[in-house]
Amino acid sequence: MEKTSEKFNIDYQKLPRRDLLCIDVKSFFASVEAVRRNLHPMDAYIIVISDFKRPGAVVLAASPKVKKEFGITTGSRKFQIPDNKKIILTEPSMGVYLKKNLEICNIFRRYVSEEDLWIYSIDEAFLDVSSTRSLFGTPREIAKKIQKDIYDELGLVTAVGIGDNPLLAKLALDNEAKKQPCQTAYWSYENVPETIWKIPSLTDMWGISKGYEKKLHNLGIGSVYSLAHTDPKILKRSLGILGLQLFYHSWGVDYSRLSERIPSKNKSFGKGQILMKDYFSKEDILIIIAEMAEEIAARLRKHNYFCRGVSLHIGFSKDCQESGFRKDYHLPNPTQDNKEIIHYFNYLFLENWKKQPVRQVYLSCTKVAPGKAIQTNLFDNGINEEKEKSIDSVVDIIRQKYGKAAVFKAHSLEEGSTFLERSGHIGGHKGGTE
DNA sequence: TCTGGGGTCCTAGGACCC
DNA sequence: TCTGGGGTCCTAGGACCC
Repeated sequence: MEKTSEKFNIDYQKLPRRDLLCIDVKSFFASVEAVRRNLHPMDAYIIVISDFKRPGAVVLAASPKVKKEFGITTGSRKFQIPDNKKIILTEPSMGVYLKKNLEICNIFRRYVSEEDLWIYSIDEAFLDVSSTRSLFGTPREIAKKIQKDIYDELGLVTAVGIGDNPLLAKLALDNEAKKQPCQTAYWSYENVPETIWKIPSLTDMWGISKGYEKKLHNLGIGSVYSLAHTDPKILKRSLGILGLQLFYHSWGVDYSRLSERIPSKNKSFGKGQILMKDYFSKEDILIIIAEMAEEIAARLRKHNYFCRGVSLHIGFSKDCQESGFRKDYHLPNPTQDNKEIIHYFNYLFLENWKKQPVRQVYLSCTKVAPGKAIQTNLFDNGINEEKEKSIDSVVDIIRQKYGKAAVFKAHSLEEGSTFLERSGHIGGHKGGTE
């Protein structure tokens, strides 16, 4: 087996070698719904759909049986779901899923310390078990124990990818573990030619989707094997450092270490929605923007964060030739204030909107960071500002306690408003009840 | 039958400063 | 009089992930 490429020497002996687990819950949302109904997640026919009312609603999760027998997967549309009595269709209960996620993470914490745990998403996590090996056994044994704990205590089935680094663990999970009866797989540096290089399609590789697949095709690269045997200089020249990274990934190289994770430098809090109909009136759109801006501002205050930028993304109706616009604005001072944040979003909208019909609205508060320094406006006596702040925080407290619909501004009762409909949402999806 | 929602990261190009 | 390189910050656009 070759261990090096001609141009870039890859010496696996010199690379960090750790024991990584990448764990995901099989069809997480659908499985939680199965357990709630006293069904086995692997036997149930459940589809979690974002919204009953919209034909274009997306499938957020589908039980393995539904995937296999009906070909419905995450991302399918509601109108594609066959009319079959076996299938249970449900809207999401994000609150319940978040609670389950917490319980699962607490099981992980029995096996690793906080710095060796990386919660990647609501249903996926990385664990570096290198240092707990002596306590709990080999990575495979630890994987088995965790799978058993989660199944015994929560009734959920998990798949585990094991690897010498996070990338290998993730690739093992996605490309092999999920298909194995035992729901585990181990990918090491040594078996790269039989594992990574045998990945059937470029888009099965983490980090490659339609865009890069096309760019790689243009370079005459059609497989992961071929990617690994391309001169990295060519990749660097045409795809930048991401091209170089793809090359390294195709050899299973990943230097990242969980305990040395660096927090993202450019954190953002955003909110977006696709509207039920096209919006034409300035006033209606401004109401939508104000409602969403307030929700983001409330999140900032809840975490005691301030933002230093705002970004507004408007998507136009499909009847419109233009697709939309995105405009960013760097704020003179960090803020978490409702009025101020709404003001900047309004400004961006009014400056750039030329009466096109609007279908999508996405707002993001960018350059978010914790902060205590409150910049007082020189021309303000400070009293009004304090008053505004106290009203904002009272509203926040009431909403946290009684739900977002408990308090809302009068404009939310106007026809174009979507606030009440979305008030029960958590993480953009329906919150559900227990 | 039309559009989930919430994030992160990279790059090119322009402005500005030294 | 002509020509300059480096650094930083910002926006817009594009790509990816779950």
